[in-house]
Order: sequence, then C-alpha cells, then structure tokens
Amino acid sequence: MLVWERPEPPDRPVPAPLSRERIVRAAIQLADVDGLDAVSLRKVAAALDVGPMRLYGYIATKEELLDLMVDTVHAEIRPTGNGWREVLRSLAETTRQAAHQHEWLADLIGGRPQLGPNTLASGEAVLAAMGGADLDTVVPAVAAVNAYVTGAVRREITERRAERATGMDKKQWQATFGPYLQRTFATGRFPALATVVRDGPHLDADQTFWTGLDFLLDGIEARISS
Amino acid sequence: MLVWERPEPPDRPVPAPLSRERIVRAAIQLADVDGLDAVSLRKVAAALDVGPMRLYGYIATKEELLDLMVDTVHAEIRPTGNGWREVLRSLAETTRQAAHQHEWLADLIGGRPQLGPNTLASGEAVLAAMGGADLDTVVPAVAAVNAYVTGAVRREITERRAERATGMDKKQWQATFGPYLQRTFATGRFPALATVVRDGPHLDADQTFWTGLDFLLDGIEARISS
DNA sequence: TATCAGTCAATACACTGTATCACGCCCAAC
DNA sequence: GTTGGGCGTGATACAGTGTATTGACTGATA
Repeated sequence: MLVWERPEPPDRPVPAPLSRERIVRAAIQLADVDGLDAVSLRKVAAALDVGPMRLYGYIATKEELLDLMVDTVHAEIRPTGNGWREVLRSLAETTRQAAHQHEWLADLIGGRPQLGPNTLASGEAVLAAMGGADLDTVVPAVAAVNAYVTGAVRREITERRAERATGMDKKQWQATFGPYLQRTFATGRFPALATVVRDGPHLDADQTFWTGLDFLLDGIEARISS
Repeated sequence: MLVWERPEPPDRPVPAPLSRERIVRAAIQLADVDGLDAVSLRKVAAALDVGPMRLYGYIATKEELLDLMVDTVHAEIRPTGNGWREVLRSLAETTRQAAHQHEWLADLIGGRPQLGPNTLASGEAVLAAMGGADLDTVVPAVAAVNAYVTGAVRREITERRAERATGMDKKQWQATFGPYLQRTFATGRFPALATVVRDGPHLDADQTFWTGLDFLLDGIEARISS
C-alpha cells in the first residue's frame, strides 16, 4: 500500500518523563490540598497525565508512595541550634511546622519505619548537634522528644480539623459540641472533668505544645547534667 | 387460592438481634485478629450474619464505627494510684497495655476527637486522682503525658510490626535491614548516626518507654512541687 | 530483515463505603 | 376485618480503590 493512502501513525503522545520525585511531588500536592484520602494512584497518575499502572515502574505499592512522601517532607526538618536543648526544641518546632504545612503528615507520622535518606539526615543533624553528651541519655532523650512530638502534632491537627469541620472558628465548635458536653456533664458522672472545663486553664495550641515540651526537656536536663 | 396450594412463606430467618455493642465487638475481634484493614462493613456484617446495610441503622458511617471501637477499648484504661505521679504512670501503662492487646489502637489513637463515655471516664479517673494540685499545671501535664504515650505507643507497635513482617525475631530484622543500613552508613553521610548504632545503648521497648516517661514526669514534678 | 526484550496502556478483578429502591411486615384507621 | 401506610430489611447499584494480567507496540539485536 502506498504511503499516500496509508494513514499516519496515530499521534501517540510522547510519554511524559517520569520520576519518583515528580510522582511524590504530585502526591504531596494532592494531599496538601484535599487531604490524604485524595491520594489515589489513579489521581496521582492523572495529575501527571499518565496511566495508573505506569507508577508501578517507580513504586511497588501505594505504601511505598506514602513512605516517600513522609521522607520528602523530612527534608524540611533540619534542627539546628547551640546545645542539646536548643537542638531538641528545634527538632520539635520544625516537625510541627512541617505538620502545619502538610496536615496529612499527622496521619502518617510514627506509623511506619522511616529509613529514607531525608529522615536519616534529620536524625543525623540532631545527633551531630547534641554535642558529646552521654549516649545513654541522649538516645532515649531523642526518642522521647520524637514520641512527644508525634503525639502532640497528632492531637493538634486532629483538633484543628474538628474545628474546621464544624464551621471554621472556635465559637462554632463550642456551639456544636457544647450542648452534648453540657448534657453529659449535667449527669454528674464526670465531676472532675466538669470542674476542669469550667475553671481550668484554656490553653491555645502553641502554649500546650511548648509547655509540654518544656516539661520533657526539663526532665532530660536533670539527667544530662547530673 | 386455597391455603393448601399456596406455598408457605419463605423461611425467612429471624432477624438477628443487633446492637451497637455487638457490632463493635465483632469489629474489634476482626481488627485484633487481622488488623484494621480487615474491618470492612461487609465483613463485620457477615460476622454477625446480617446484611451490610443493616449496620447503618446503628452507625451513620464507618468512621463512627472506628470511634466506637476506640471508645470501647478505653474501658480498659482506668488509671489508679496514690499521688499524681502514680496516676500518670498508670495512665501510660494501661494505655500501652491496651495497645498491646489491640494493636490497631496504635493506628487510631490521637487521630480523632474522643468524646465517648469511656474515654471521658478515663479522663475523669485521671483528674479525680490527681489530688488538689494546681490546675494550671495539671492540665498541660495530662496533655503532655497523653501526647507522649500516643507517640511512644505508635512507634512501639510500628517497630513490632516491622519485625514481625520480616520473619518474627530481631535477628531476622537485622538481617533484612542491616545490609541496607550498612551500605548507607558506609557512605559516610551519617557519621553521628553510625556511631550511635555501633556504640550507643540498645534499649528494649520497655526501657525506652519508661525512661522517656520518667523524663517527662520528672519535668512535671519540678513544676508541681515548686 | 526477523526476532526478541522490554515498556506502557488498557482491561480486568475483587473489594470498598454508601445511596437507592423495592419488598414484606406490622400497626392504625376505617 | 379489611385496607392503607410507614418502616425496617435485604438486594441491587454505583463510583471508586489497589493491583494482576494481557496485549500491543517500540527500539535494539542477531
């Protein structure tokens, strides 16, 4: 058949250049905007103009993609400071900031073993800056701070979401859950809780986070210096 | 048509009596045995010999079922003791034990606002046993312990799963990840980490959990007594 | 030029949470 | 006693998920 009557080959699009980095960036953006549930392999692939199965050349499973996402944001967690106390505070602060920028981090943090390069680099930065302090104290101290930050960040983001879900500000939140709590407190089954809610301090997120961390650092300090 | 020729009504099974409690118990058992991913409304319903849609008479959404599960295990978290320190230790210990019995708790803890009766009762038990200590310190102290326990439990369960996934015991784990870590440490990019892994203390899960908690409690004690 | 390896898209499958719908029962009103 | 209507129940339906498989097409090699 002559060239002239033979149709041109279908204009197959040049395959989009792909990489783990591009995939993870797309996934992170999806998660930042619409939450972790919005991260499906199909949506990530669509964001990259690519068939879903294409991703499996770069990752073996969706869990691996999540691991890569977590490791990627760990690039933003680079504690610095003079002295172990400043360093640990910085670790806590940068982790918290990362969770503020990427709320989905609260869903994943502490939930998978993290051995990626950025996560290791964070750990390296911490340990390197801790000075020559006694390893027998330093290791559990870092572990404790990490545990505290994990839990604190989770609670904080959870609370923030609850507020947002009920309509944006704290007043609305109280208007939604207030009546329920009022009724349950009225049963008299939780007298101590009721007093705390009525008379106790109402700390904001910042205060709660930092005073809790200071408790922990004070306790560590007592062991390190002794 | 005469009765005799009319067929008997189909032997429709007497509808299984249902309740939130039965539903939640079934869901918890599924999660205990096969993990949280095994909890689907269809499987829960099947375990109760019931159509999936039937559950929606008792819960509005799957998230609510998860909330009920979490609140139910909080029934096992009833801290006791003399003095605030014992109480907070007991809070940490019972929470940790609950997570050991129900590993899926590590996936959910801290991830949703908890206002169920059992959770409130746990909080009540803590506050009631804290004595008359200054609320301005007690409230953040309880919050800090909760945050620490959340993070610590998550890490511990995560580690346990990783070990189990690679074949049951610690030696196997090292055999699996060891080579990778060896190679990455050999690059020289993480000298401080490498020294810690080589020369640092190798604490078991119990030690890590308790020494971290003691840091925190020491720090709290300094504020409470002053 | 013919074969082969390898890459990529499409299809397929089992499964999810939940909306909708239609049937059959019980109860209330006539 | 009959009839109608709500309602709880089960079946069906739908859109979406992660991933296995297949089948077409490419460029490289013999």
